[in-house]
Amino acid sequence: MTMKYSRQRAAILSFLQSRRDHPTAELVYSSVKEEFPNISLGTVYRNLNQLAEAGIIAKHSFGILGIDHYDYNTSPHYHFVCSCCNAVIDLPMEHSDFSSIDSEASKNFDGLIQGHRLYFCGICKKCLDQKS
Amino acid sequence: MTMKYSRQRAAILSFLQSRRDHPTAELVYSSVKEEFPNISLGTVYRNLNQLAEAGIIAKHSFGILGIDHYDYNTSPHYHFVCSCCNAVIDLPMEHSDFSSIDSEASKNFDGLIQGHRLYFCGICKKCLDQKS
DNA sequence: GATGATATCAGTAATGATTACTGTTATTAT
DNA sequence: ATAATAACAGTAATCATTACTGATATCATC
Repeated sequence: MTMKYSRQRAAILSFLQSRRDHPTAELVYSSVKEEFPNISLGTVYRNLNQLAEAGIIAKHSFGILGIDHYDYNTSPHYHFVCSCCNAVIDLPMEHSDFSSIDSEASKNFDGLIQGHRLYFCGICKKCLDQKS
Repeated sequence: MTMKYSRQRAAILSFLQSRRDHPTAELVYSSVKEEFPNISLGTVYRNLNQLAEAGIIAKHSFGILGIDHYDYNTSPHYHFVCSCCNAVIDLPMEHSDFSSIDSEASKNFDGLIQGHRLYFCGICKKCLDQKS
């Protein structure tokens, strides 16, 4: 199915592009709602999934959070999830550092390992500062 | 709150103990139902969470699967998720192989990294064999 | 520019996993 | 035996997400 332009989708993408955090559908919704007061939450979900399917954005599902997060940055990179405020933060890191993980895991496994999901947990700087 | 014995919880734990895969609450339910025909799904969830909270079992939430899986084996180990049949399989591996991951990630991050979640994706042996 | 095909929309209902509530039953300490 | 209360079965509610429906917007063709 060819993708037809829509102002709503453009606004959703533009919002995502403007953020360096990883908004949830709900957050995208409440922001785009300012420009399109009667946009539907379903429209947001549909477009986010469509954009993710097309490889324009990335959809991240972290097990510890029950909610999906969306990312304009599709280049492979790792994330950190704060167990205090639930923020999802980019973790700058040489990707090659972990490139050996898959082959390492393959050693003791007789299926086909195609990749891995990895993210880090802890307390972000913001929350650390607030505690002191 | 002190834990009071219950036959239902014992059956749930015993079932989990007998399995080397990582059953979902639904699977635990349908199995324990044979011994307790009118056990409630809510009872299964409540007990699984209770046991996990007490550290007797482990609860795993994989992002790509929307469903929680429960594991009698609480010792730290990694998992493989088959993208074909969704099976969750143990991945035997020297844990120490990846012990450096957290400190590696800390190098470029100014929050406190307490741990990580890592699992592997691909196609299990069973599904590979069926394809040929 | 008008026309027609259809992707997209807003609104709403449905889904699926999980949790919370309620009055009854089972366990356990005294 | 009794009394306190954890746990139960059953059911309703929650939460994120997806599916459905008739109306609207986009876009290629005339």
